Amino acid sequence: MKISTDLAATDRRGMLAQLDPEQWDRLRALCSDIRNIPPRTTISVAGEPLDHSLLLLDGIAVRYVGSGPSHRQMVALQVAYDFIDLHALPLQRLDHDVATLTSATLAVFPHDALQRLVTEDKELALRLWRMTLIDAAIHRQWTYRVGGLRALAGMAHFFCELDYRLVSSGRGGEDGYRLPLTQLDLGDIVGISEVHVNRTLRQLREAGLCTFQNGFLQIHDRPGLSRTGHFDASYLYGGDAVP
Amino acid sequence: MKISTDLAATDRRGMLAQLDPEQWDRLRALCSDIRNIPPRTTISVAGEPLDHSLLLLDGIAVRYVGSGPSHRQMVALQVAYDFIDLHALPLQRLDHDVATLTSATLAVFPHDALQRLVTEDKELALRLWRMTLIDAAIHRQWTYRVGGLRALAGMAHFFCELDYRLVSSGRGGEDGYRLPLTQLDLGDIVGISEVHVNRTLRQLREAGLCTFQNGFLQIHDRPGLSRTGHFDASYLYGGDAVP
DNA sequence: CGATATTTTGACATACCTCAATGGCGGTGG
DNA sequence: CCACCGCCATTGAGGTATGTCAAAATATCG
Repeated sequence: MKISTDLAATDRRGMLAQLDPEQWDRLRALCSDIRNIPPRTTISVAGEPLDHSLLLLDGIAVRYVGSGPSHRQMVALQVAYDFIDLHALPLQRLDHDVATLTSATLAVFPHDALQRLVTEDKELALRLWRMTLIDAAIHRQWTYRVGGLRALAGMAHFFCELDYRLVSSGRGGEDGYRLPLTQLDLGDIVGISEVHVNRTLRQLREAGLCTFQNGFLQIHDRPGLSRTGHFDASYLYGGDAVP
Repeated sequence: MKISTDLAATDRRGMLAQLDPEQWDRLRALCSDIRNIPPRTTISVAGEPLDHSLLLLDGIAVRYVGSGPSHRQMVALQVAYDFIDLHALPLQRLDHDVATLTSATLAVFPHDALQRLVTEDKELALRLWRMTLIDAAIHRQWTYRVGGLRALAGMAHFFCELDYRLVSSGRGGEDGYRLPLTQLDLGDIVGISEVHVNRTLRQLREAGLCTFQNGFLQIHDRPGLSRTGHFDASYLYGGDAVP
């Protein structure tokens, strides 16, 4: 009872805005469970076969590659209403690890049920495909950010992307958003060391662009931050569009 | 006549190995044209609506982001039997530019015909979805390579990935493969400057791992190169698997 | 053969990393 | 309430990887 109530209560924000109301109705009927996961918990590891996919309802999750000697690199960050690992449906296993950063609420969708639904409902299948492709577009932008931008621009770019996506998912605010990451986490995202994160954040602060403090990012100058990060939101395909 | 003959003649190698023979038969029937494109030619640019997708039959094509002040960053490199922009089918437009590096042969698939086929043939639709997801897995690995690895390791990683994919597509060889890129191109891929590419290539050569010369990469020590690049091919999902 | 692109090398500048120390801040147990 | 501890943020100093500029050497192509 509680399960379907919970999912019904969530309106289709963020990435789920890709779906029609009826499509969302059909999809959420398949939810088998809702789980609360503590912060800093590994959800799934690379290589293991998966029989379900997870929709993030609240909190922040990350996907990352490389736990060995080379410092781990985050390859994706998921926010509310993102499917974390929908690509495991056609692929059956993951090529990366998934973990929560904050405490998180997850909706579980068994693959056999999903499989049946996408076979019946072609239009929904296409929308789900599309959602995974927007994920891929974000991947491309991350490659650009870590490979083509310097630390300052890269950090700004990341903050801009997340601002855009969080506003769209109802977690953003006028002057910024809650972002309970450590500076080490930010380093794994931008591809720089913890110490250099600190210096970069100071630069952004002293430039009057934004302040990252106490798990909150305060944006002072959106256009300036956007410019510094060479950020252009069109790669989000309105999938995380601000209405 | 010539068109279908050409496509029939190509066996299902590389990424196309994802398809059954019958699926490939149904798909290739939709090919409306085969085009030969000269090297260094822009095929499509970000933002423009697309009514077709392209299958690369021969040559090398790249996708890249950022043409402005920040140096452009390549986000994908496509080899024979790769769909270059299949994601344009659900997304309708691209978030990046596409260009040839070498002269290339392309098979054109109109979106309206593709759309009809994936609506009828659910299994094929799933396979195509899967192909775009392997693309996404490669994107993640590129983010890892560019953000998590140093120049030497990154270059080695790239060479390993391409080795794997080219062998799978029938373009690879025992001792290496043809790779007609300039050192500037390599820089755009690995995220380093042209000059540093040169230094890095020398390091790889002097370490006895590989030699890049005259548009050919000669691999002297595959295991060593793999180790240097922290390369693990499992993210390719056998999609580009060596048989 | 000249003209142009590409590779190679050197010298220097700088972005970033690593190591190390310090300080803040929230818990936890006495 | 205080002492202590562990995690995180901050700062400094010095090292290294990489970028930039410029020139020479070499390949490529008409």
